[in-house]
Amino acid sequence: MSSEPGARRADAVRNRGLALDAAKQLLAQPEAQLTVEKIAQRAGLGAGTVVRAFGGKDALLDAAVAELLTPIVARGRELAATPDEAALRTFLVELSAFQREHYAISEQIAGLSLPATAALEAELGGVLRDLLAAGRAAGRIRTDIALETAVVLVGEAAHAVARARKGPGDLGAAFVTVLLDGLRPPSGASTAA
Amino acid sequence: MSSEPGARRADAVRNRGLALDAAKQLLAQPEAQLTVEKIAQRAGLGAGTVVRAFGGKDALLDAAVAELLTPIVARGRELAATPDEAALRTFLVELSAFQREHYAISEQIAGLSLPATAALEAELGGVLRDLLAAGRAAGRIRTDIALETAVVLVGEAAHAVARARKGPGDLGAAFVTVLLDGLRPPSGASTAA
DNA sequence: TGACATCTGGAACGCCCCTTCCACATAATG
DNA sequence: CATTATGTGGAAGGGGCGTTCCAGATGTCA
Repeated sequence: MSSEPGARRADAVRNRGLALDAAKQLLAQPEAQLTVEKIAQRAGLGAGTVVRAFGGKDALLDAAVAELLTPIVARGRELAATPDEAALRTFLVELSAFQREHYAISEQIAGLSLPATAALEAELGGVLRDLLAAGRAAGRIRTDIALETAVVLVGEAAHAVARARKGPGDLGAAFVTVLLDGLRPPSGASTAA
Repeated sequence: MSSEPGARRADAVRNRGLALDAAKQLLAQPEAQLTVEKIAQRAGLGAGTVVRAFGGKDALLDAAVAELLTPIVARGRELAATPDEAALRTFLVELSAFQREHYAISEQIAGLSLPATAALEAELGGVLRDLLAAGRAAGRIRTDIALETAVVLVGEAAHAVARARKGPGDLGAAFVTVLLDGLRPPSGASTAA
């Protein structure tokens, strides 16, 4: 196409995609250890190729996690756009399902600095904030807990569901139920129990 | 004392204690990396001595975590013995405070097989089960969520508080409040939000 | 098709960390 | 105090893993 010497070769682009897909697949398997070697093996590439395509393992993880996170964040934005009564519940159900599916993510990225992932997580926080704020405005969410606190609380709860993947199968549903009931405006003595 | 050749030397016993204390201290510092070298350094011992005293790093961690867990479990048993109205709340507050204090534990023991720790965690589950069962019997805890599910839910929630140690300071209190309100028997349409 | 920049595989390298080993030190005993 | 089993420090061993390197392969374009 372009004769300029800076152009990327087609196979390099393709291999980058293969590595990304392999990493995404492994992120859905909590047992698999996420080494460069394993990713390369699954992608049918050499280890050097995988690393070079991204400039390092961290950058590869960042790209893979970001791609996994993108649809959930988009879905959240969609729900937050028209925050009807069930929007928050729907999003929490889908978010905890996603977390459970891709549990390995949080284990693997712990302690790493992944810019794209961090940006999407911030955006996810924004979605939760919008949903909670809408619920507050409609009188469906208690206001005696700071909005920011509630955002973190809900986010961590979704994570907690994923963490206990060996737990009962209805844990996710129970968590959402308890969380939403607990987030409703208290009637009478709220913190008595 | 005893002339039998199997007796342990006094300095060996003392050094074992030093290593244990050092490990426990490091478990309270989330930033510190928990290597044998660091533990030995903090204990004023050689790396070999630390490992030999326990037979391996895992066994050392097991012993250290078990010692940290013991008081909380004991406290839980005490509260569960006379489960009055505030027992569950009190225990959750103390448990989440402990988790926050010793957050590094769950990161460090992930994927390891620690017998003593596992036994204490099981016992902690038993304490939560007792407290929740007492609450159910008294009509203070909803019964439309399986007891076992609720146990895991509460346990994971306590962990979630610890995980977000960068979060708002009132996160722990908010979590306990929301959790307990959400666990109360639903009045009217419970899962409507 | 020829010429060249780019890419690839996988070996080699360096780093980290747990474990083992051993010459030396120290507690225990009579 | 002499003797001996036990313990100690820290260097060496060994495995895992990310990264780098390079000779050979391959895509690209005239």
